[in-house]
Amino acid sequence: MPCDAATVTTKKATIKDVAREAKVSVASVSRALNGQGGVTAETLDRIRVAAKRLRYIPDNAARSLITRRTHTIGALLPDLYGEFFSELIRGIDLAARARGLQLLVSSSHDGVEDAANAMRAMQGRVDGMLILSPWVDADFLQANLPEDVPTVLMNSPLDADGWSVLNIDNRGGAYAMVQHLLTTAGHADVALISGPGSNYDSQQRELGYREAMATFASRVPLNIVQGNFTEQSGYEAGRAILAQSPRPRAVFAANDMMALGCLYAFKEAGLRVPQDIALAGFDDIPIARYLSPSLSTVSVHIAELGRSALERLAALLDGHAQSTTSDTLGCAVVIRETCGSSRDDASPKNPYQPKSPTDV
Amino acid sequence: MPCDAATVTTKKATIKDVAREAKVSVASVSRALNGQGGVTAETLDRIRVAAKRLRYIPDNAARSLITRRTHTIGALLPDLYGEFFSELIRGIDLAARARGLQLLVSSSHDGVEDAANAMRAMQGRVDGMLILSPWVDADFLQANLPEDVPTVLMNSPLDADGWSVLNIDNRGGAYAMVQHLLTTAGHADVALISGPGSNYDSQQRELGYREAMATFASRVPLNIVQGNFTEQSGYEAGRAILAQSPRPRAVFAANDMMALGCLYAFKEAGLRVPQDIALAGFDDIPIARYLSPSLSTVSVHIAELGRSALERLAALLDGHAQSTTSDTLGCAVVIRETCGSSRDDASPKNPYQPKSPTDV
DNA sequence: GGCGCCAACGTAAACGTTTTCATGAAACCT
DNA sequence: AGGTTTCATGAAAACGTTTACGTTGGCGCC
Repeated sequence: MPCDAATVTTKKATIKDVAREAKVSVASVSRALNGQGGVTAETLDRIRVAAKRLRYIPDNAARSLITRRTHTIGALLPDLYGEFFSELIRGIDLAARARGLQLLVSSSHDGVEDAANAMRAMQGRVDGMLILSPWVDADFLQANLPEDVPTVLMNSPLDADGWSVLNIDNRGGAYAMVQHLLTTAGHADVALISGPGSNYDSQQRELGYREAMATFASRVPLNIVQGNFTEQSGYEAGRAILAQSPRPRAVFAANDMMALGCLYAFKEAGLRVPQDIALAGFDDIPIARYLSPSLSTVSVHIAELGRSALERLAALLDGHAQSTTSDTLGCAVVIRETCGSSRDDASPKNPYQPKSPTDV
Repeated sequence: MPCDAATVTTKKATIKDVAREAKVSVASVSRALNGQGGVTAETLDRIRVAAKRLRYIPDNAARSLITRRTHTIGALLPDLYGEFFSELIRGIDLAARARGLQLLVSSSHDGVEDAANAMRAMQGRVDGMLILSPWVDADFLQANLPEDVPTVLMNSPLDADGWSVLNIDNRGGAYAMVQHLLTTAGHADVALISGPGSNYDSQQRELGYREAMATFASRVPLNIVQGNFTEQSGYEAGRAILAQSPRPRAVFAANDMMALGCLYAFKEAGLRVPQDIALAGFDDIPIARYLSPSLSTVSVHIAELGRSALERLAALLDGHAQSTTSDTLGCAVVIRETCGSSRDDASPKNPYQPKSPTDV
């Protein structure tokens, strides 16, 4: 019995090879390697060394054919950019690894048809799905979601139509920021630069603005300038606001990119921020803290969204949870310089809290 | 024969069900649905409607058990942050979709053991692998890479040890930038803020600096301050450089985050950039263009790296390519304000080129 | 009209696991 | 001692495909 590496056949070793090598049946090998007991310590040992010698690795296809489990979850994401995407994946991936699950990613498709195809392609490859997509609605899911694949939706308008959904508290975040501008920072009125009307996040943020205005500045008329989440549209909205008279005391942009454009418009006009006009955004993109003045904004814990979505899905897979609950993840108001709060510049600017421990 | 949706059984339909429904054998169903011919047009039709009626979707596990193909490729990535990660995945994903391949992602593991586990977990689940990881070296691959899984390495020091590798031209990019600082911008000497010595990118960038200095400023002594890619270390390096006398005319930071910290140090000291001292970075992170003054840097096309890595892998899978070639992707020098080129401020600042068409 | 050929189709064997069930031996209890 | 329980083990049936190989039948050709 030579024990050289040379004796290892070139073909992939199967469970039968291990069984022959260890002089037991395939059943025993399966039991031993899966640690289900029912096998003597010494035979277990013999099987272990045989498996190691042959470099045996179970075939996942065969295994999941009979088990009906793939230990893989699919993530269906839209065409996302930058920080948001990577943080989301990071949150999901970390949680998945902790549970021994693999992650099948399908991102960067735009269009309903594209999303539907991606979904079908995952059939039978995954035990469950995580979906974040602007194109999924009830009908879409009904039509394309395979019968019995547990699914949790992220940031979806579908509240409790029998789906498990996990939302970001866009409304609450916007509300809190506008409240801060009106009360703590003491600005008399706040204008909104809104996002595209078709966007769910945009709608919710506008709702938060309206509610906060109704509560804390009920006599002040609403002042909404339409944008579309791009920096360019923020710039234009900023100029439109400058043309207003009287000019609002503060501006809440529905996302940071628009706030950025707006800030340029203000600077260009020679206004001081926040002394002449205050500004706040939403998202807390990495750039926000590096602007001068640094941008007050609303921070959402994206990795946390991914993590808890996966936890929820895992719970569904284990049957520990009902598939119909709906939760919301909180946001945090981040006060920096542009919003002109009373505590402005109380502490010296400290830019040294790098977001990225590693690089490249 | 009722044709209602109600007749669709609750269990998942198999090929046998379709066969029974269409009154043919399973073999014919397989042939028909895979479009291999050997079936009449009318039977093909009958099978098609039967399959649609039963919502039949082939079981991937069973299919790949016999086919030995998963149509999935695995991506093994380190604990990456932000733009780099998302762009890389985007490039890979787009190319994969175009080829009908699925993407199994395993990111955010740090440590050799972790990476090895991730690799083993992909056994039999993927047809090939894309690997970008600081912890893989020849030994690691030898020990953990399954026998016959085609693999392409990204950004790896392993040049042509029989592996297919795709590199970023860190050296060339650094060389070009330092050359620009020395010649076009006309600075007499350039100091380097280097990255961690253990990092491959860091080493290559330093090499580029050394070569450019040797070529264009051979009489000037090298001036290298050690950093570790963090903003904090850049800040400290900046202060160290300020303490030098004579002070260098220009500084090349081995990545943008360090350039950022360095810029703060200069501003803090009351220096004007680039008039008093010039600065350049590497990576072209999104923040770079928004700084004031905006940061000159070296841009690498990350999505392109991902895309061509996958193309290469796909070629390997189809047997169209040899598995041992080694390629390098170019970088682009991006001239902005901080490097004090002669064309400085020639054109008005135009910040409206948003990177992200969509948001959230 | 018999012969062979080809296209359409069916039968059955793989693929590599897990799992149920049967079998025998050993240990335990009265 | 005899019966009963436990326990390690093996044989074999699944799981849902693809595919090599037969088996038809029809058709053209001599």
